[in-house]
Formats: sequence, structure tokens, C-alpha cells
Amino acid sequence: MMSDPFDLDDLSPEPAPTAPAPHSNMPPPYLDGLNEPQRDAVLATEGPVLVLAGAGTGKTRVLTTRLGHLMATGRAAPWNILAVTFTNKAAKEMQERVARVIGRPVEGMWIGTFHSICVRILRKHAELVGIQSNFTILDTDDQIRLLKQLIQAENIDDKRWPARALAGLIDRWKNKALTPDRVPEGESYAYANGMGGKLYRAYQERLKILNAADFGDLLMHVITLFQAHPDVLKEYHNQFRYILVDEYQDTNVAQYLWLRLLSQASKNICCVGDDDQSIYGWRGAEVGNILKFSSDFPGATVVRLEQNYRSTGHILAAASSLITSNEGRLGKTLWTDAGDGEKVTVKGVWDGPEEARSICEEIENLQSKQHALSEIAILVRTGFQMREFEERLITLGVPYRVVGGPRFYERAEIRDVMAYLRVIAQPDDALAFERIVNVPKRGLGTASIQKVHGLAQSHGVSLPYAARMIGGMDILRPAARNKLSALMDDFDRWRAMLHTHSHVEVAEIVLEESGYMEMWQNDKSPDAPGKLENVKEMVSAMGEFENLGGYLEHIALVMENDNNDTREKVSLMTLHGAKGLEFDTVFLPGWEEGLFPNQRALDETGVKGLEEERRLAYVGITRAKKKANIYFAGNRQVFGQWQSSLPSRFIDELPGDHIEMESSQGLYGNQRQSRGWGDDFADEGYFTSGGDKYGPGWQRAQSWRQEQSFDQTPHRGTPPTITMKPSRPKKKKAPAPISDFAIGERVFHDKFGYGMVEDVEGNKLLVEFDKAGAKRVVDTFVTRA
DNA sequence: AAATGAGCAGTTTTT
DNA sequence: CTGCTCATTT
Repeated sequence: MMSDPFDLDDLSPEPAPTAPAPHSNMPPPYLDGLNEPQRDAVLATEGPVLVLAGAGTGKTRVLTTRLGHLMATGRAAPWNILAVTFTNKAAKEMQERVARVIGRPVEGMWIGTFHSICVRILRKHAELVGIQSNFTILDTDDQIRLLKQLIQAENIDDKRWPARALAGLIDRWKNKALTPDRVPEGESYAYANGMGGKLYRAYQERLKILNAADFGDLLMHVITLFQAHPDVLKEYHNQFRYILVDEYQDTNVAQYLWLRLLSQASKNICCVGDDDQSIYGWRGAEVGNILKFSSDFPGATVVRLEQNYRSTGHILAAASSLITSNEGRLGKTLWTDAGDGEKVTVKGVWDGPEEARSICEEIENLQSKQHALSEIAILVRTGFQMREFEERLITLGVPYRVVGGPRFYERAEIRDVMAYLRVIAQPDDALAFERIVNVPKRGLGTASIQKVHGLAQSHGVSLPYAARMIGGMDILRPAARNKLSALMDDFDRWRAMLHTHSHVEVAEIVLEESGYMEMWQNDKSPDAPGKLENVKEMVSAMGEFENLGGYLEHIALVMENDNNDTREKVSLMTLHGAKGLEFDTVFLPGWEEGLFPNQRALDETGVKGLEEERRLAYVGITRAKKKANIYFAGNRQVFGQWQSSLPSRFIDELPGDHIEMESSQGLYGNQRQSRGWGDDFADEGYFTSGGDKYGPGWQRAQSWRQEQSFDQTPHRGTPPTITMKPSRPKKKKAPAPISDFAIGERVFHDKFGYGMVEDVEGNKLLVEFDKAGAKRVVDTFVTRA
């Protein structure tokens, strides 16, 4: 056992600060295969360290090896280490990979998201910040509903001043760790003529009464706690000797303060990040944090990881060159020894639908060449772009998955079930009670609940408590009163069952007896079956938890929708969702001015916004291991309006040597003479800003525009779809197997819902869907209804 | 208290 | 063109 460098059992309780490595004459085996800077990053254990880890440079490997190294050399016991991430996924991955490095599961190490670690700390010291240890965690939905009540209580027109806006404002304050009394005077005026601050204060008061905290509070309360109670902070100083932070470029002010407080004694803080991949500025992330790391943490060691193990040369060159257009970078140049590979292609197409056809056709092509679908991704800038790809993929019968749709726990049905369970677990949970008091419909509408609210207020009791009181009073109409009393009795009965039944059984009984399951069973909408599935899945997942409380905490903070669907699928997601992922082949559609860079980002934050969009482009390209395909369309339907669009300025910024310009078939060789586009756009002054305006990228885009020599004026209603349609060679496919669906049959489709088969052609069906209208679908995508 | 219709806004997203 | 909220009906 002495030969095991990770033998933690031998650790003395007070590890010597500079314990020698177990094999002092020989580098420990876990350093094998690390390059020079990676080793530096692992071995620089003491003092502040910033690891600038470019895309695909082995960041996670460095992080986990570093953790292993700290333990192997006896510098720290697992519980002396705090490792913070942003997402549960990242935390989980780190946990697993550390286990792999040290060859056994890690126990006692604090690995988790900022939020989950804060909850852990807060549960211990909640009273010191004015709440109780069993506080509930509110999500955005609860937050909005609560704020709405407060806004209405102040007689503010919630149409003019939506609760959403106030929630955003409060979030921004919390992101900066500004408690109500620290909000700058002027900022209060950003909402309802100066009511912002007052409402914020009222909201915080209300949360205390409800014994609840929202996501922002989790961090802010811990900061307040540490600032007001140095003795508590000291406990954590003693415990956390080494702190590691992943994705440091995404931290906000509050997180930065939090980290500074925790690291101020040991100074051993290691932050890993990439300023070029900072894409969350709009939600409070401060690129500034990573840019000023060295001055924030004096004496910091900075290590750059620049050797990329993911992509081939042309891809890296294109991305690197693009990102140099940004100012104020820490500077990094990715390189690879993997060879040039294929150039990045840039392809112009006529319009959105053609873009979808072109990309999906290429995907079919790759599929026929035995490329794995799981190694192909379509990365869009905004959600609405997904639709045309989905439709196209469905028609072609290419399996796909949408990554990062609505979170599992954000779905209405999941939140309903949670609310039921919360009311059972915590009888005074007013928000949960309010959510499900009339779900399913029990004749307890807003009018009745308003009266219960009134009673609760006048007696200073919780809403559920007042609901129980009101049964013996003459406030509600008898019908409503009886319904409410019956419901309250049900709650008591179900609660009592927790002593005699397992929590899974109780959940099943509650959902059955409350009529909740029945409600969805009777629902004829296309997504009702899916919702029932989700509910069942949720209940079965409960079995993995000891008790209801543990489950509720998990679902509030951690629940992820891991699709345990392992079928080969194309991934469809936003660029944001793609960060940290990689694929052999990546399609990047919609590189058009206004869409990408997004006009709104430009309007709202100007150059800052533009640079963030550019980083997003950089993230997009660097997801590709072997091939990146960029697309732009000349016309696009946005909100039902056809608009002509210009190729993105990012296309102009790509280096000519590393890209290949393609044009859609049939768009070449048009007889008509160049007029229109190029000139018009020049007139609009689009290409008149910036230095290298007439670079190779411009010429390519320009010549493309000339090839599109249609009789078309920009900004006109509908594009002339007629003669311009490129005549694509028809694919010759083997005759499709005959479907066993018959005309007139009722079918169900995951996406389009219920419908009737109108026609059958091979394995493709023409279905008239009740909601979605007529669609062509492949028979394997529908089931008999 | 539920069912229709008008009106309107409409990025990116984790916890 | 959606998909949602709110107000007006029944």
C-alpha cells in the first residue's frame, strides 16, 4: 500500500504544507502525458493561479489531475478542497474524473456548483441571516408570482411595470451582492419611478416570512454571513485550504466576492477559464473578473494552455483569426500538431428553408458515408432557428435531439407535482399551496383564494393555515368552503401517510387521489401523454432518495434532464448550449447581420455585445473536431415577415487561407446582370466601418451577392421563390419499404400530436395533424393513437 | 369559473 | 407567424 501515491488513509490530520512527493526521485505517474504548461498548472499548488485554458486544451484533465496531486502529495485531505463549477453536469464530470485519477471514488471533497455549496453552508448557519435551516428554494416562477403580488399591493400598474422586469432588476442586484440597503439610490429608479428599491426590500422581507430563498439569495446570504460573522468565515478558512474554480470567465461579482472571502486566508485559489469563451455577460458574468485576476490576487501565477487536442489546423486558424478582432483579451493562440485538416466552408443560400434543406441533405450524405450522427451538430444562435431544422429532419427521418430545451424541473407538470409534495412536506409553504390549490380544477378560483389571502393577512398566519381556518367561518360560499376543507383534510391525511408509507407510495397516492393524474389522462392535447410520462418518471426517480426532503432539494437545485436515450442522433442546440461540447462535424447556420451578431445584443451593449457575439462565433467554430460548415441565407422569415439579410461581418473576419466559399447550386450562372444587392448594401453603408473592410472576406461575400442577381429589392415583402429555386439533382433512393399504416388511421406524433393518415408513400406518411396541419412524416416516428 | 378573443411582444440560460 | 397574457364574455 505504501506504493499507492493516493493512499489517503495515511494522511496526518495536519498535513505539512510542503510534504514531499512519495517518489521524490521520479515524477508521479499521473503527470505522464501532460504537456509542459499542463504540468505547470498541476504543480503550481501554492498561491493564486490562473489557468488560461483555450478551447480543447485539456482543461478538465488539468483540473482533475491537480486535485489528485493535492491529495497524493499530502497537501490536502479531500475535505480541505473546494471545487466549484457552474453546472451540475460539470460538477458530476469532475467528480467522476477525479475518481478515475486516484483510482477510487472521492469522499469528503466539496465539489459542486456555487449554488449547491452555498445551500450546504446556509443550511448550517441559516439563522445567522434570518431564515431557518429548512428554508425552501424558490425558482424563477415562484419569484415572479411573489413579486406580482407585491407590485399589486403597491397599486402599481403591472402592465406598465411587469414583474419580470423587477425580477430581472433584483437578480442583477443580487448578482452584484447588493442587499436592499446597498442598492445605489439612482438604480432604484430603474423601476416604477423609484419604487424598485422599496419593492426589493419588501420582497426580501416576504422571503424571510415564507422562510424561502431565491437563487440569487443563496450566494448573497453566504456573503452576508461571511462578512457579518468572521468566526464562521474562519471555520471555512480552516477547512478549505485549496480552492478550484472552473469557467472563471463566467463568474459574476457576487461569486467573485464569495471566492475572495473564502480564499483570503490560504490564498490558494486556482481559477481556470478562457476569456475568449465568455458568453454569459448578459446574465451578469463579468469578463472583467478573469481579465483582472492578476491584480485581484497579487502574485498570481498565470499558465496558458494553448495546445489544442480537438480540432484540425484550418478550424483553429479560422477561429483564432476571428477572435483577434476583439479588444482587451488576455491573448492566447491555439495550435495543434494534428495537421491542417479540411478548410472551414462558408456557404450562401437563398433563404432559411433552403438552408435547412442544404444542411440536412449534407447530414444524410454524411450518414450514408458512415459518419456517426452523434458526431454531428447544428448550432444555432437563437431558439426559433431550430424549427425549420426539426421539421426537415423529421421529414427526412433523421433522428435528432434538441439539447437544452425546457429543463425537466421547469415544466408545469413537474412543478405541480413538486408543489403537492412541498405542501405535504412543509405545511406552511404558501407558494406551493397556491400553485396547486386549483389544479386540477376544484372551483377554487382567484376570488376565493383572494379571500383566504385576506384572512391570512389579518390574522398574521400562513396562507395554508388560513385555508384551514376558513372552513369554520362564513367567508366563502358553501361550495367553495367545502371543497377547500376537503382538500385541507386530504393534505393532513397524506401527510400522516409519510409515517406509514414510503415517500414514493405517498406521492403515487397523492397524485391519484388529488385527481391530478386523471386531469392529464382526460386531457386531449397532444402533449398530455408526454406530461403523464414525465410525472411517472419523476415519481420513479424519487425512489433513489432517502426521504422527501432530500428529493425536493435535489430537484430544486440539481435535477437535469438527462436523456437516457442512447440512440444515434444529430444534436440540435444553441451556441450557448454547445459550450464545452465537441463534434466531428458542426453546422453553423444563420450567420447574418442582425441574427448573428444579434441585433439586440448590439443595441443593448454596443461593442461589448458585439465582442460577446464574436466569442460566441469562436465557441461555435471551436466545437468542430474535423469540419465546420458556416451558412448564411439571403432571405429569412422573422416573425412571419420576410427580410433580406446580409452575410455576417464575422464571415468577413475569417481568414481567406482557411476557408472555402461555396455557393448554392443553381445560383451561379444566372443570366441576369449584377445590379441590386451589392450596390444597395454599399449604399447603406454597411461595409464602411472598420479597417479591413475590403478584405478577402468582403470580396467573397460581395461576389456571392452578385451571383444572386435576382430582380429583387431588399426589404420587399416576399422573396421570389419561383424561378430561382436551385434545381437540385434528385437523390436516387432504394424504394422505401411499404408502411403498414393505412389511410384514415389515427396516429400520434411526439412533436405534432394527433392526426389522421391521408396518404401513404412507401414508409412516408402524409398526415393531417389536428393541431399542426398536414405534414409528411416517416412512419417510425408515429404510433397508432 | 371556464371559455373565447384581442393584443402584443418576440435572444442567449444556470441555479 | 407564433405563443402568451389579459380582458371580456357566457
